[in-house]
Amino acid sequence: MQLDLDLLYTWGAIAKEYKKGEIIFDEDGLANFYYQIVEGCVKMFNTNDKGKEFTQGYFFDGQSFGEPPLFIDERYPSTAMAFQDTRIIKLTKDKFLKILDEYPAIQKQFLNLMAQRIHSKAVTSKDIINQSPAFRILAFFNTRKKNKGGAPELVPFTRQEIANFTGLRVETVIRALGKMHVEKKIEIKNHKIYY
Amino acid sequence: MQLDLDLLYTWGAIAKEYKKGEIIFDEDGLANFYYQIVEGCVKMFNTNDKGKEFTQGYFFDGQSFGEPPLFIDERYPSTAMAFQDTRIIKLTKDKFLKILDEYPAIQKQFLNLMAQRIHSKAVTSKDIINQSPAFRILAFFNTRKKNKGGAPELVPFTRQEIANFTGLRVETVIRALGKMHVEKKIEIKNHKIYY
DNA sequence: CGGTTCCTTGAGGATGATCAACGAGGGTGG
DNA sequence: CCACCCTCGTTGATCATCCTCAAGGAACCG
Repeated sequence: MQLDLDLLYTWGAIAKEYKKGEIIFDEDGLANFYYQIVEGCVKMFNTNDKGKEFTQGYFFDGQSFGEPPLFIDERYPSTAMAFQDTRIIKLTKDKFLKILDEYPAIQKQFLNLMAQRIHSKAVTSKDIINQSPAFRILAFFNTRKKNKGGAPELVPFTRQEIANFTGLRVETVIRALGKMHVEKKIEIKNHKIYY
Repeated sequence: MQLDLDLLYTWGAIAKEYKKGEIIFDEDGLANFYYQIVEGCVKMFNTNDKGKEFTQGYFFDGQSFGEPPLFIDERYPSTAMAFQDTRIIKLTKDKFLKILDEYPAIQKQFLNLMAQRIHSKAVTSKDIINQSPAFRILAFFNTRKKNKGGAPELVPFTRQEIANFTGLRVETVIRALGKMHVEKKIEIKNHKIYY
């Protein structure tokens, strides 16, 4: 899902650069803007009392994120952070909602987007809860591989990030990856993971 | 979210009774209908290879369920089962989508509903993953208590159901509940839980 | 009263978390 | 080019927690 940049600018949107690691919005913060990535990558995550992180998802070029609270008057359930240097275009909540009212076709696209998100969250939950480390890791790899069954591709995540997404610890991920390599479920060359 | 019954019947919807335990649709099945509960309760869940169940959610009187796949041409990520004897009204996918096209106000309501669902799934994930049994259980209780902070209410779920929702085992739930009782986080009278 | 479902307890085991070191690689500045 | 730093990866030992298995007990209902 991606709104036309000209349209956004016409409605008064502004672009902003976020450095890698910079926070875009905070868990429990009020939702005042629609955000769309022009270029870069954003991570949404939670942190528990013991400081352990859980990654809710990643968003890339052209994708919007953090929309649900705009529709339902809730606070953000997670924190959003620039995962790399990222250029984001933002529009105020009320103008965004006006665009939706004005263009039913766009509203429909967002409906589809929300449906897509629910679907993938349901799949992610079921893949993480009640499952072995290897299963969780493979599920994670699968969600971000387009051409399933194709040649193994480099997995562009650190072991720590894999851990954060799967709810495991780094060491557990490393040991699981080792076993998966032996079982030929993945490739590891020079510390790099291919799947 | 709930569509007007007259409207549904006008468009050719039909009502159907499901006995407790009856399957309404299966994980990986095609999505051909819009479902709305007239009276009763429906549980959505997954089962892993070892037969362990994970409850994705419960739906009650007046609520619709299983909509996302209708919008995005995906299969059901979970199974839906009547949790009690339940009367459900169903409408074919194409007619449902036509209603949305015809009534932008309804489309908007569904957009809000989907946003609500994403929000609660995000909250549920963060509450379950990386947390202690007691924390998970309390989070579960909180999601289904309207008047937070009010007098303790009877929790209408068996320990097995609590386990299924929190990704724990029955025995773990029982032991955690015992400890929570001692710590006065919950009430237990005659095996019944109050929170 | 008998059957069914749900709850409870204990013992033992498996698994992932934790803690503590250390190794490898890549980039930077002297 | 080398020394340094910083991030990321790795390993082993130990621990805590939750799961598993097995056996009964309690509550409820026809």
